[in-house]
Amino acid sequence: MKVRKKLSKKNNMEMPILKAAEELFFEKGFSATSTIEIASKAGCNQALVHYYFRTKANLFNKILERKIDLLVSIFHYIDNKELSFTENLTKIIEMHFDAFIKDKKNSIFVMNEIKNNDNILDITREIFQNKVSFLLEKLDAILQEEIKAKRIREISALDLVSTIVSLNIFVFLSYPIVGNVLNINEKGAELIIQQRKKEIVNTILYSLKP
Amino acid sequence: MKVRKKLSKKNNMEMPILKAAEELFFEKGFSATSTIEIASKAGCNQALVHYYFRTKANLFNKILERKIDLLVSIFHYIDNKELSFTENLTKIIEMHFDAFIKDKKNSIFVMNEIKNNDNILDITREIFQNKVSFLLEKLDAILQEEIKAKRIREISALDLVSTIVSLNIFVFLSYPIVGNVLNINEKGAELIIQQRKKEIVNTILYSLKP
DNA sequence: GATTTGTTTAATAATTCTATTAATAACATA
DNA sequence: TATGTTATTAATAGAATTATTAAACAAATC
Repeated sequence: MKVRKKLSKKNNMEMPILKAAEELFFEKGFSATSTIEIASKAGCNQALVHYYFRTKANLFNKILERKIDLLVSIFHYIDNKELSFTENLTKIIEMHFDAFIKDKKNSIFVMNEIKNNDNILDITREIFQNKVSFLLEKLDAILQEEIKAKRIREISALDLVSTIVSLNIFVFLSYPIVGNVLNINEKGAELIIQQRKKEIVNTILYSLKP
Repeated sequence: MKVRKKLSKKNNMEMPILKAAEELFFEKGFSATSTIEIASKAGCNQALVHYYFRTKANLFNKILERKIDLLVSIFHYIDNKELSFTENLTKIIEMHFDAFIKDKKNSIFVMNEIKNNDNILDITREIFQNKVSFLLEKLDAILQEEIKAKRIREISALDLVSTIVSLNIFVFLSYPIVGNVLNINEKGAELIIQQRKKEIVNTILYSLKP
């Protein structure tokens, strides 16, 4: 006989579905993931996915929104007054890098479906207008100070953020390839990733020297 | 009555199908693209796609192989003896950047389906073993010379290549977002891209200073 | 304990997708 | 021009996918 999980307003299948969907979307992308797979991974009936999120696209958007939000929020550590600019920057680069480690595939996920889903551009536009523009202004002010004091070369906040995101995201974009090509084990991969993290910090700090 | 295109061994639908598939895969990824769409874009019957390539995955692999090959080949300009290392490096960065401009979406395409398609890892492994390892050795030798002469800081070929690819690829990964968010026209986008190209060259050259 | 509300499942309609097959049209060549 | 080969299409089988509905079930509330 079937064992049915306890259910209540707070202990239902909504979160398991969200989590299963997140993992599957990360691994395979939006189109390649079916709602029946999501349900099966979450441990529920396929109809339930639609009960909670109505459509697959809806579910995807919910997940995407939270992910982008998380990545953006990291950059706000830039104005910790207790540390120097270089120290803050180093921390942000490393935190951002580590966020990608945490779920190695979300970089693919985020970039993957940009062209696919009409709603994504709306979501990102909203997030950028609400949060990124504010962040860039803050960072620009800090950079201007540093530039004036001749501690770094002339550079815009957008360029600096682009560089950080570029370097970090690519590590995990290329992760499946690199791991496969170099034919290394878990430990070896971990080592390479940590070395790359150091090199990315180096690259960025060096590139800012006046 | 229907006009039927001329057909011969050299003038058949194979290339149009390949081209249509390439564009659609770039735009929407593997799973989201159907063979009927490919056929419709190429201007032929859907069965013909299968006639030439048997399966959709086959078709995808053909395209992917050629793309990766193209991107890898650019790096071989590194040992042009008529120019300095810095000049060669600048050229490579710019050529690599421009290759992404040429079809703005292939970055998404290449990264997109890595986890999806079992054959991709085999393809990439082959390319890397055949071509990339050779290239990295060549570059490493050149870098060692430069390091010894104290013209650049200590850095590995893999790190340098990773940095170049990271910075360039991300411009086009984020292209749809940035274009949308900043709400700019074609000309404005072109300007931003060219500025970013300069900044990427700057970033890399600065980051190599001893 | 009866009733209402919220959660889950089974069944299935409707659509779409890949791949196959059989038939036809165009071309090459003997 | 007859004949074989290559290219192309129409039709469709078979599988998978999204979404909907009706009913069963559990928990909360009265």
